[in-house]
Amino acid sequence: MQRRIAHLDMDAFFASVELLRYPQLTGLPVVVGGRRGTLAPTSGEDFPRLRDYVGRGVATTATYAARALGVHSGSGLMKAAALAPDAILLPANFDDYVRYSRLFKATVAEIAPHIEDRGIDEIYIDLTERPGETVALAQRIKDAVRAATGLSCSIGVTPNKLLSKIASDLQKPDGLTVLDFADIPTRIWPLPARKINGIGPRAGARLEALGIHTIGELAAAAPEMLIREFGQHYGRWLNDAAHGRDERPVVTERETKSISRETTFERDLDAKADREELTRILLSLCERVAGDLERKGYVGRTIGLKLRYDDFRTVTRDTTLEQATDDAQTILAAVRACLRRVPLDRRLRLLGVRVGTLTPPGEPGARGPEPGGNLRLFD
DNA sequence: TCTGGGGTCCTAGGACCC
DNA sequence: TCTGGGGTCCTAGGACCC
Repeated sequence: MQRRIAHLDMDAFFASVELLRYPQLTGLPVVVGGRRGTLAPTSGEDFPRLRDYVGRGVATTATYAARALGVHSGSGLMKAAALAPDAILLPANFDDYVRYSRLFKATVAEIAPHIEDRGIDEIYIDLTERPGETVALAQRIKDAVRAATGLSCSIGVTPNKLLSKIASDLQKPDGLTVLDFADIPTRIWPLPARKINGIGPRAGARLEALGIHTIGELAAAAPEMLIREFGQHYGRWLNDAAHGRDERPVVTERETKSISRETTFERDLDAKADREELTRILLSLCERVAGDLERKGYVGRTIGLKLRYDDFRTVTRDTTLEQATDDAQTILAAVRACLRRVPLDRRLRLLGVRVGTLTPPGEPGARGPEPGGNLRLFD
């Protein structure tokens, strides 16, 4: 039985939600991002511009007009301002995005409930068991999402997740792309290898260095060579991916593995001179992680510290406790122990606290979620 | 004008046990 | 006493994704 898997991706999600609030910005270059200090517009016409931004923030999302100027999600804002000084900069409103995320997922679930969550703005949908014509069904989903949220999305439908993820990106925004295995040579092989989900900056650069630029060139590469260069596991996967082979199922339920909080400072801090400030930050991170654990009903045994130096090198230390906890002071004590094992001879730009080896809510050792806490995907 | 914050998975070495 | 192999847990780092 041939599978039919859809990948649905909301178009420029955060920016599109902001445009619902400020429809007068439609069509303009708009960037969502920045950090504390990124000001919300004071009125309906006076919007902050990218050129006025100072700080370490990055773009979380950019409208298509902003992307046309070279600003993409992940772009440093100071750098982006050089490309698009007049672009409008809006602060992120995460609560809104979570609301719209729940809304579009619940809307899709009413039509096709076999859904895998892939973050705030993406899902896979298994349509294999769905009677009826695939294109009509996908169009119905797009229409329903627009009716419920006012937002557009792009959908790819193919025999597997790997191909659908690529397909949903082919006709953005507001696209609907249906492919079969027979379309791979014409539609997939001409694309850059980096379009494959799982080939990142690192592997992409190594492939370039080997003279492999497109997915087709990757498909034509000898599997033995890929295994030699990238190892047994990843080499074999590269070969399979380039030929569009992917048997991964759509996973509807998944257990959280870790919960963390981290923060990049406004300016780099010195372990000695800024000791008090660093202590305050560390305590606050522990309290926020503890709050997240409590709200979700988890307790965890592995406590981790993350630290980034001014030269961007990152180190981590962790320690595993006898007894799982969600207590801020217990977490702080463990993080302090980790801190003693790390050299503090450079200025710091980031601290992070992580709790792993979680005991799920409902199991012995874990408390139930707080009343009012949101555990479920759709509620 | 460098590079946010929340995650997952993989690798690899050492400890420890059978 | 020596050798070897397998399994699990712990820790550190890194690639990748949204």
